[in-house]
Amino acid sequence: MNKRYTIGQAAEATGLSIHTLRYYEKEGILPFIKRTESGIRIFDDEDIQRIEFLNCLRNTGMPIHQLKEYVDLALQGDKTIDERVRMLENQKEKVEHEMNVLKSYIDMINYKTDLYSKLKNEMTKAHLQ
Amino acid sequence: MNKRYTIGQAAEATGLSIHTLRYYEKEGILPFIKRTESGIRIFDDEDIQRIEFLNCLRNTGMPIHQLKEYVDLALQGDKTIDERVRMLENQKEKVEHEMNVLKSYIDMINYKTDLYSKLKNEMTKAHLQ
DNA sequence: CCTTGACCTAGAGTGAACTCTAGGGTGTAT
DNA sequence: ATACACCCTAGAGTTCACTCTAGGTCAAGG
Repeated sequence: MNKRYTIGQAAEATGLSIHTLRYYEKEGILPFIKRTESGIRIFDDEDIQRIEFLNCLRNTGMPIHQLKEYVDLALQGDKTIDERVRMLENQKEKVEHEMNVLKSYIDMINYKTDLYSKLKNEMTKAHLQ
Repeated sequence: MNKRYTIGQAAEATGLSIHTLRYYEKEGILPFIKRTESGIRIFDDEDIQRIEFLNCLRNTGMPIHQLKEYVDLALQGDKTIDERVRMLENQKEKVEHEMNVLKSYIDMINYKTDLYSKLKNEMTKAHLQ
């Protein structure tokens, strides 16, 4: 039961817009999409999964041209697995680094809100005197 | 010893470009910058710190218009502290949420690299047989 | 004085990633 | 057979956040 989807249903399933799916295909990062004889795109469950993974990479900040690089490697078959793994590990490191940076920003924001609440406290005291 | 800085030195100190500093001022998020009589910008240590904090917010994904909103509140004085704290708490939640999402993406990438290494393993076995 | 490097403004240009439009085809239900 | 929702393409438009350019001003050293 490998379901078929139109582009509208694929958009629904992946959370991307129809426009974005067509754009991604045009950019070459969805080379696996089939068509009917009349030219209408057909997606199956595997396609949806692949799009979801690409979207995951995209959401970690990987730019389109690099997604294309990854997909192009995949199209060349198993001999490129090492290189694909390298890309993924590299992206993972970037995300981990980004998370550490975000953590430090949270600390800065906390520091600031602490300052504010102390300031409020002072103001209240001053008011009561 | 509250040092003075030209825009070039301020750029150096904050890691932003001269262009970006001027752009931020034009957008109204650096209303505290003074000028010499002849119109040249002067930054002091406090300015540098404020810019660094704004840049921290910016790097967490807060858009320019919202930074402006925050700065506009600050210009109105202490009576807006609650609202500013609300903005900061809100941004903090967004960052925390983003970190969780990134964490889940790391899990997805790990899952994929595991698949790849299993696949490699199978291939090696097959080759040895 | 004059050169030189850093500063100024207004406004144009850039790059990334969509997002939309116009004009036209498809397919299914009445 | 016609209405209607959904599909297609090519290409234009949008948004965001810078980034740069042209044409000029300023200030310190020689």
